[in-house]
Amino acid sequence: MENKSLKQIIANRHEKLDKIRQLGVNPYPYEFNITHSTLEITKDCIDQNVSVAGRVMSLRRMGKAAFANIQDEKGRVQLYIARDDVGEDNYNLFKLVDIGDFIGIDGIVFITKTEAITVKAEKVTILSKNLRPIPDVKEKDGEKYNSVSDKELRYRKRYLDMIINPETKDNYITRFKMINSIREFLNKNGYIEVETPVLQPVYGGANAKPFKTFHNALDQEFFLRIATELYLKQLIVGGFEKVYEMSKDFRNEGIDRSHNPEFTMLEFYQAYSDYNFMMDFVEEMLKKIAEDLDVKKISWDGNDIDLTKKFARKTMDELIKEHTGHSIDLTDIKAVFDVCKKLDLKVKKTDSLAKMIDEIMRRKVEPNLINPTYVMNHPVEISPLAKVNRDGDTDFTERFELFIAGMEFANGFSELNDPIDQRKRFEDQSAKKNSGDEEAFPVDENFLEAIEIGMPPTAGVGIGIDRLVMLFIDTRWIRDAIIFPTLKSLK
RNA sequence: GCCGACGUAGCUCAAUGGUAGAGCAGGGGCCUUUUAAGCCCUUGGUUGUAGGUUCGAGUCCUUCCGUCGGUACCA
Repeated sequence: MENKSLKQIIANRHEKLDKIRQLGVNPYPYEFNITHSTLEITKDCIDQNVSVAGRVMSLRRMGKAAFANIQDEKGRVQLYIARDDVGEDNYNLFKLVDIGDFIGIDGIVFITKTEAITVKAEKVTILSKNLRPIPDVKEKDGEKYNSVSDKELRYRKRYLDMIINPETKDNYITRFKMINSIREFLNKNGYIEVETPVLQPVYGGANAKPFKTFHNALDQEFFLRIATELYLKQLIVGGFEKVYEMSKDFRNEGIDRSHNPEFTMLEFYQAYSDYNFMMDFVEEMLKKIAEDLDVKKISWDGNDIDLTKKFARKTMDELIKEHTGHSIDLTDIKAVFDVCKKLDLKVKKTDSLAKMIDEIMRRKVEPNLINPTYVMNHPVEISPLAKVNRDGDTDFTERFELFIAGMEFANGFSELNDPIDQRKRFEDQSAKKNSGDEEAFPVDENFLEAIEIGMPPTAGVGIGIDRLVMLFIDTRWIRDAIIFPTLKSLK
């Protein structure tokens, strides 16, 4: 795997490591006292004594003196190391420094002939010896040369990506701030954060293929959760009135630019409220996030999105009429089928009504929902945990999905709390599963028993956190939002 | 899953089917205000893998591995 060229470089670094030790210096010392980060070295610091540390990213040696640039978490600063300033012994030690090493510098800030703010070293300390080369990226006028273009390397070795492309870190800082903002919002509103099992004996709460695993001592199969819904609702049964969980969920499905097998989901449930309340609440939450991140308009994938305006709320039949021009009775399967055909959609006569409606929504409506839009009132068949409409239309549910820039960001509903109806819905799911629908979920008797004990009227929402990050960092790739995305192992 | 593209030195890239190259990094020199530092010299390759076609394969064909893009699934 490692060929001669790389071996040669590594062997050379090991030799230098030995030489450092022979000089009586520990190449991996325990601490270094820093007075300034690289970005804190400014004109105001001129003539001041400072101590800075970071990874050596470039070296320009000129015999008895050298310039170097070190990089820390926030940025870079230039160093000037001259033999006559640091002394012969320290300069000999500095000769053993490579690009990639961590070093610490005690020195004085000055400005070079070319007006670059620079730390003139009085002492160089090796903080960690690099034994494996990092790609050497040159930069001029903000343009990078020899930058790593191999995406595989960037994903497999994210640390290299972060070293070479420090702006990569910004995505994860935004992610951190966003999650903080969400927690703040929910906590402020009286929510309790809980943790429910990742290992579940029966999976449910979403339609997805699960990962299976096995507990040896219990001699029992478990599933990695595909959702937290059924546990969180049990907590509402138990007496909590506002709960949330920020969870890693796992779905054993295809990987593409907006799907990763493990992903982060926020689910929250509030007793005594319905989906209308939750639409307001989610809207308020997103506006707060945008405010906390200081974002007013989002330019995402070429679309300008205005988060400050009121989110649109439209039922499926309204949206279908608006985007296809066809006004149809969504309970009339023949009418829906005919419209599908007129729209050139791939549907079969044997498909279910829900599938046909979904096909229209997915192909003709959702891609056009650029500014935030709540899609409401989904067919009951594809909403097994949602209450049917209160106006008596039992084919459709009090459910909403939030679309922004053609992508789904949230899914919520007035939670079904009628135990008898809920059992029937589970049985429908189970029947589908038995007839080959791999994404249908099985009957969860424990959950049904809890619902029989009684759950108050409740509304709940799930929000895909990774996708929300994608929105705020302006990327179409979930791999930019997940720091270590799932990749196939090399054999 | 399907379709397509790609895989050459540590990194970025060359090479009509005809001797595998360059820049940077690495090594040896010179060089005390450079910044893609510069100048001289220099090491480094089973061209992802295994086969095949051919006098001759980085290049053409097939297998496998991996990545990317699209598509399907993921309401």
